[in-house]
Amino acid sequence: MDYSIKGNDIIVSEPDFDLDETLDCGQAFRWKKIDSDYKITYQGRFLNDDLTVSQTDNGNFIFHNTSESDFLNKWVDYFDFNTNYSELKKAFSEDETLSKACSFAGGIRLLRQNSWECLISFIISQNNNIPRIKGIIDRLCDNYNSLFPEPQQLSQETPDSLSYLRSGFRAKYICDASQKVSSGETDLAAIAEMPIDQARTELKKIKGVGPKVAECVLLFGMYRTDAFPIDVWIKRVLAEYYPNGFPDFASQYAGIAQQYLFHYIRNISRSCE
DNA sequence: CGCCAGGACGCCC
DNA sequence: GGGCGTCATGGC
Repeated sequence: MDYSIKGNDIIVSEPDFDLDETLDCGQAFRWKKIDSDYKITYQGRFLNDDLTVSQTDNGNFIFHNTSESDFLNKWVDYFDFNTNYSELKKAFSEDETLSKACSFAGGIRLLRQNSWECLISFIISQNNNIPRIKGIIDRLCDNYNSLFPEPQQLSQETPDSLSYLRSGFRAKYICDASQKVSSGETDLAAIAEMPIDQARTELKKIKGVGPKVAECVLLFGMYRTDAFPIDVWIKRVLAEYYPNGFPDFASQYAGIAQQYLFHYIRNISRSCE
């Protein structure tokens, strides 16, 4: 990853990065694609840090109105720029299906998101579709001046007071998660450091957090790349391409492989409709 | 109208 | 420990 400063913007050159694939692939829900003079532009927040980022025709990225220190201290980490995805994909290409998935959507990166935001977001995601997940999270943040509410703030809500979210049966789960996190009964920072099976057990003590949501929180909110969320799409991938199990060589970065496979199978299915 | 969505819970056996 | 109905809501 190379970068340069141009006025108030940071210009970034990074080949293994595509904004659509990374910000609109179902790992994060608060990025909005907006029309602009650039090829692709997204606006969004990482918790409460604003960013407008564009991808131009020549493949470069523009981090708009971003200081060098914010870029280095926040966004380099968030977009995982210190990880070499070329090497990862090279290793993945040993496997035929994974190789296809990487060449199909090789610009996906695993975002290093906030664990609290991920916990609430993926509780909302259960038995739900991406447009509606985004809508619920939008309504939630709109209620807090466009910021993602802190555990302390959300813990004061009840399923009734959250009815404006129209999140259905998930509201009571949001409340339980908020109360456990704000009281310290659930310590997300500690869970992030635990052996993965212990971390899973700890997360699943929250009502509405089962195997899939726990795995998503570990992968997307705690950068546990060995976490492997299995949803309806990945079930199809496993049944169709890996009847004898997922290849061992990729297990340490199975979660990142999962991202390529998820994007691949969803778009293959879509094009067959 | 019915079906499905990046599932989990409660109850059954 | 596995199987199954149920849970809100909205897009299609």
